[in-house]
Amino acid sequence: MSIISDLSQRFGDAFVRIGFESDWGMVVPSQRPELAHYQCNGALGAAQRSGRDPRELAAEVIGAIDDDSLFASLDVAGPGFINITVTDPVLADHIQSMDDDEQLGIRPADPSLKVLVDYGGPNMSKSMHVGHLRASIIGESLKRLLRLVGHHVDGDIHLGDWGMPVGQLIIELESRHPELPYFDPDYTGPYPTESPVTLDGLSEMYPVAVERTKADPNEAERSRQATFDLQNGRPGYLALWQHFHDVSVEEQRRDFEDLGIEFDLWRGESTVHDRLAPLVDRLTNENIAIESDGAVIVEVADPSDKKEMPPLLLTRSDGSYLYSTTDLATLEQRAEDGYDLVLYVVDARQGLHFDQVFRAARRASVVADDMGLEHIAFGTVNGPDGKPFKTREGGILRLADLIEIVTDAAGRRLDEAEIAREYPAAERDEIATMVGLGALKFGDLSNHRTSNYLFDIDRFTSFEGKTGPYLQYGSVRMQSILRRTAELGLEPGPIVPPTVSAERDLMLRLLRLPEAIDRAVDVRAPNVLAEYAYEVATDFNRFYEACHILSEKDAARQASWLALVDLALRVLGVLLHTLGIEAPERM
RNA sequence: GCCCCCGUAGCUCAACUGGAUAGAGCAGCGGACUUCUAAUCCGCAGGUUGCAGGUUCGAGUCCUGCCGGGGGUACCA
Repeated sequence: MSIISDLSQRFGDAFVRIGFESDWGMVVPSQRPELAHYQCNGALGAAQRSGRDPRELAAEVIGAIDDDSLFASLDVAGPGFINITVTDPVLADHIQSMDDDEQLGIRPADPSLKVLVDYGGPNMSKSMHVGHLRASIIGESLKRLLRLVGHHVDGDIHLGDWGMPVGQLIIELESRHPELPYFDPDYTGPYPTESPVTLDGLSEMYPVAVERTKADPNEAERSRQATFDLQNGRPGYLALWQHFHDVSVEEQRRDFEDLGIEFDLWRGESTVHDRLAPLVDRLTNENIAIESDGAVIVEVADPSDKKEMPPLLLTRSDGSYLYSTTDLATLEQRAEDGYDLVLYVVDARQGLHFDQVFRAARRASVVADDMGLEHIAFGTVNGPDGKPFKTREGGILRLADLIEIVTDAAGRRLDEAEIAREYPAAERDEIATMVGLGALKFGDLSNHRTSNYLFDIDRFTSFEGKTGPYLQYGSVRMQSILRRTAELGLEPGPIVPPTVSAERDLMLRLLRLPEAIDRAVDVRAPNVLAEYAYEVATDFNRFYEACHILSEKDAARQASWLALVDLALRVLGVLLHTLGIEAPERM
């Protein structure tokens, strides 16, 4: 049991002994570390509820604690806080148990759920850019976090590959190469096996196509028609779709691989295309879906709604499907696949859409009542002008280019570091990649996911202060000590009570791991882990400066310190892995 | 118009769901490498948490109203 839950239980028991509910006993880390290790604020609330004097009540709680040998001090402070300082041996005991535990005291989820994380979601035919970074990095981290606590989790990329953009691309290609067989309705022969266009070609075509449909209603109509024809199985369009799909996925696989992001499922909107018509038919037959202005909709408004709640659109008036349709059908599949919980890691701007889809899914019994559906919204990545990030030339920064920029910067930093001069070239490249990506990922994950943040290339290419490389450097230092001491035949030993404040602070920090994980899971926010990982690294660096292990004369203390370093490395390792950041052996 | 999110140090961001004296990093100034990697550490300075009310023993956090920014608002995703 973690020290905080142990203390909470003891204080809860004390509250019960004097006639209050145990919930008041909740203990949290002290907000004033110079005064105490932990604090319990329950006396304030309990006093208010019962009309008692809070300080008096706090004193009574302290009196009701059954084993005060654990504490170096228990004081009432301020309006009625209980300040808790545990003894150094107690601290050492807890660190020892944590060290002995394979799981580092991390509490397994109960019950363990079958979870699907839907993230990434690049549209077909677009190179990935910085906008895709957030969804990918946050989603990957949440997937790993939920796995860490024992859920069964699948990551699904959910490609955007069945909507209007495909129709727009088809029309754009037709206007450029009308002679291609894909556009000839009478063509019956086999279609070419080679794609008529590369991904770069598609990437160039897409914005042009969007512009044209915006400017000209006739073009928009053509695109809609093409979308409809594709969705209704026109052979030439299907063949084209396959080409677009293949060239897109090929590059996207590479991009995600470079980022260290792995999907268990490479599904997309198109995966459920066979479900669309039956689903719409069923809902129509059940009068859940109705016709309105030629379109088929599901009303999802509720009388208690404060805001206006537009209906969910299942088909356009021409009968073609939208992403609301594929999302609903995808949910149907996910329900059949037995998922208990689905997390959608998608831009906050789609909040209304998910609200509608979730409501429609409940109304139509597409999902069971107890199946969890959550939109894990995240904010926009903005440029200095407060608008979604663009390069100086006004273009989109391709993800591959961004990775190259940060990796090169890390390589240059490596050149400056004396120690790294002798590293083999291959290792230097590997380190540069880890460091560059570490900076990129930490820079993103340390922001709360819902806030819009300013994309600053300088921030991702400077590796000092609160950055990914700071964490990696901490890990490198830990590994280095363990390596050096192992060469000298020194080994980690039992934890002895701390004597220096830097050592004690590190212990206190490490003991917070279970609560940091719990909270990150509760609020589904990796920045909680990022913040905690930074604090672990900081406390370690202070310990490192204050406690010189190699020159320590007391062998028991030295062995204890080594165990502490080893534990810190395990903790940091779990955190880095959960954040999706790799740490090199040296840097 | 209506709805949602945001406004915290010069800049970029946190703040453990209402707790004590609002914290980090960067930038600035001053220190620390003959000792385990200085991508580090220590110190100084920096604040009316957009404004005005309200609830509370206690508000950056909750409620109301303003101001400012962003987003959404059925046939885009």
